[in-house]
Amino acid sequence: MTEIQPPALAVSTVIFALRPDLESGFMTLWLPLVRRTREPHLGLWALPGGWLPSDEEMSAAAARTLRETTGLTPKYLEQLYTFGDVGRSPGNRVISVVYWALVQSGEADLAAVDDNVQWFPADRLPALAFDHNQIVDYALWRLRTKVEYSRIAHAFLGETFTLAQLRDVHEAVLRRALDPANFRRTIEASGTVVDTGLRLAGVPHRPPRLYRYNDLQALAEQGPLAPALGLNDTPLQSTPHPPRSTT
Amino acid sequence: MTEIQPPALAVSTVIFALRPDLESGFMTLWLPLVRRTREPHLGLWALPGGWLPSDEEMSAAAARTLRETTGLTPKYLEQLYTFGDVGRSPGNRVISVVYWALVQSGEADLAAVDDNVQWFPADRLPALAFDHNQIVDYALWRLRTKVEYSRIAHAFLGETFTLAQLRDVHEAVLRRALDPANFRRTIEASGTVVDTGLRLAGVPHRPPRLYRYNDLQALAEQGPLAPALGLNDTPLQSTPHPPRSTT
DNA sequence: CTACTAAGAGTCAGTGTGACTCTAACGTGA
DNA sequence: TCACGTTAGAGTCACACTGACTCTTAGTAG
Repeated sequence: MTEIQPPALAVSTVIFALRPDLESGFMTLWLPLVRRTREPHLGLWALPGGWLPSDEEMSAAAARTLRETTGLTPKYLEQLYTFGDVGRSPGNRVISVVYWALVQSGEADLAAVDDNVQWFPADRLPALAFDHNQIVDYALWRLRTKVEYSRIAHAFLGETFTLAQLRDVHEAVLRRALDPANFRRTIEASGTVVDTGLRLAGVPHRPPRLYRYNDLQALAEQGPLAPALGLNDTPLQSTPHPPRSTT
Repeated sequence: MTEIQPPALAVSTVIFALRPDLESGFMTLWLPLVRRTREPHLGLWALPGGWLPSDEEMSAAAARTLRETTGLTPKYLEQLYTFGDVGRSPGNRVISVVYWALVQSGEADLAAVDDNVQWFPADRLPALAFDHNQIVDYALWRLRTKVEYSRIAHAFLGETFTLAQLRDVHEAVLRRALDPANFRRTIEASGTVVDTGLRLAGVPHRPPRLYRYNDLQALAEQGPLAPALGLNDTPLQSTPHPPRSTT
């Protein structure tokens, strides 16, 4: 007899990083996947995640499972969507609250890679477990649309960066070349970026300025209940869009 | 001893309708709330919703609980966000997958209203149960931003409508007057609306044209996994953004 | 010191939008 | 029946934004 069980709650994360693509020579989007070590879908690649403990915040669970399996710490983490179709997982009903994360390119190389954790180019994925292919497609769509109206590209970069680096990020995400002069004009007008006064030396051309991200401007773009400045209670940059419930 | 229980899964919905506001004389956003008939927060107003049955799709559960409590059938239903902070509900952990819905103005008047179900103006709400005030704020923000880039305003209207009616909807949602000529130009250029050839007769002025909504155009605005045309498996207009998992 | 390359400023034309004007077409009331 | 009031709907103008492009600046590499 099949006992009626309540739906189980899982948290998964789509993690994006920029890495050089050997085939195209350009930077492209990659994401780390973990191999399933149990049924269902044993052996298939899947998004990192796990069951939600009763006493852990969902975003914290996303950050933790992501760190445990890949060793990464995201610079950006936001809830994507909750997937819970009845037939999406064999056996008991599973509801997955899915987050998406951006990690710095430099750190991506430090990520643990073994037989069970591996990076894949975002647009050349194998068949994944469950409905994870659709989840990744949706996350990709969100990233690409959001990078145009919001300013999240800096999450792929370090503390300071040149406009050329920032443009490279946009080009990689949007998969098209951007005019350097126009890109500069748009970014400077948006006020999301601040000149540090420093310049990047040692390059075989005119040395570019180094910019820093402007936190204040960024928060104005978010929803009404974006986390207040300096009150982040999570170690990471905290989720932006989502409201936060007061206890 | 408190036994460790897994988090419980609830589905709630923020329902919006346009109704005339006696105070301002204009149309404004209203939403139906239900009075809690049990602890916690007994007696407080709350969003309609309920526990998620194991064998029911989340969007179907949202539509059902909404119908059972208010008698309404939404023209638009989309997942909003999943709220699951540890302290948001006294007692056991509760994860709420929240949807938001738009209902036609005409139908809103038919909604069941009794001692335990009542309409409230969206920006003059009482203190609600749990974190439902924040949830409504977030839903309002989503509605107001989405009405500008997507074309969902028609969900408040009937099958055919005049541009003045559509403009009234936008004005009520955005809370500011819009230039009739410019509004016409923008809407016509967007292609989201089709001239039926009919005109609204009996008005004491020049009779306005009646328009119909253009489904094809609308779907292009949605995400990559928007439901295919004519394949809606739900009685309602189906959720747009969210992907759908194949079994 | 010259060539090369990328940084960064500036120009120009096409497009979208807010503010505004003007004409068309109905019902209403004298 | 005919001027009048009112809204529908077309059209105009100025300004802001953006893509394509040019030009100057400032470094390294030979």
